[in-house]
Amino acid sequence: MSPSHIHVPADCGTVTEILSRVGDKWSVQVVVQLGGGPKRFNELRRIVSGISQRMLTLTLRGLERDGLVTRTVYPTIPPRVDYQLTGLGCSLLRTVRGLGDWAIANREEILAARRRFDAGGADDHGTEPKHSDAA
Amino acid sequence: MSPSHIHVPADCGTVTEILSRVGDKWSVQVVVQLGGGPKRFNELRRIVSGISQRMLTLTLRGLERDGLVTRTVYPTIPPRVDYQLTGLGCSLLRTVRGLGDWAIANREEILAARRRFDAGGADDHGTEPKHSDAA
DNA sequence: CCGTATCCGGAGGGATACTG
DNA sequence: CAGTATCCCTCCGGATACGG
Repeated sequence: MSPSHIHVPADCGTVTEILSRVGDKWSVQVVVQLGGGPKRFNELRRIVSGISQRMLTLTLRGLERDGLVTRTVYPTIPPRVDYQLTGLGCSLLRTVRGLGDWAIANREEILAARRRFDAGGADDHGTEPKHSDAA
Repeated sequence: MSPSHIHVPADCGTVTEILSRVGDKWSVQVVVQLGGGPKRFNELRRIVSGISQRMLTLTLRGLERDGLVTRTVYPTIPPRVDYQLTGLGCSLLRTVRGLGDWAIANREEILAARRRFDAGGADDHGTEPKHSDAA
């Protein structure tokens, strides 16, 4: 047998689906920003900023749908809409922070590995110019 | 539950990039499977299975590049190649498990929220059939 | 058995213009 | 200010075929 009796979830479908919510380009960033307190639409737009209006809307709708954020409309003029993390959203934020911490803690190592690989580390499998030389 | 002094990473670039490694459709599944011990190419292919040969190759290359797995070639006939988690890979696996646990623990709540939303929860913002009378 | 190269459809996501 | 609709283009990722 192998290392341990790790049972390998098997409930992959669900996990994968949740992961794709987290994995998409914007959801996490929005959630993180919302972790700093409720925000208005254009406020988020400015902070996250690489994001387009369209994508912010879609992202927020998705998060709202999954019960991760709430959307509060103040029918004033001009209209004002606040987005805020739910309890569920906060707990996701905490979990995601774990991943973020890992990323920060290991980014140097990863970048180094990447550089190593992009150089010549691939010569195990003939991907590199087989001009071994040195002679 | 106001997070108060959370500093909001700002180093978003790195985090986002790592997240996209984790967020893509196959990386995590492969890492998880590799958590059960070293595996051969076609062995992975069978276990992960929704995956195509192309995607498995690309996924493994990516993981190898980031120093998360090692690739060991036995120049026998027929050729044999083993993939195995590195220390870095193992630590990622642990972190990802956290996310997986979260997903499993909260999937019911998420699915419920989703159903609620898909029903009529969206009437806050006129997305639903606006046949109602004066507001 | 392991991997690469090519073809190709479809989802993701940006830019822009318009509405309430 | 907040949101929707359209266009359009890129890249993901599956199927297939071929090479070591």
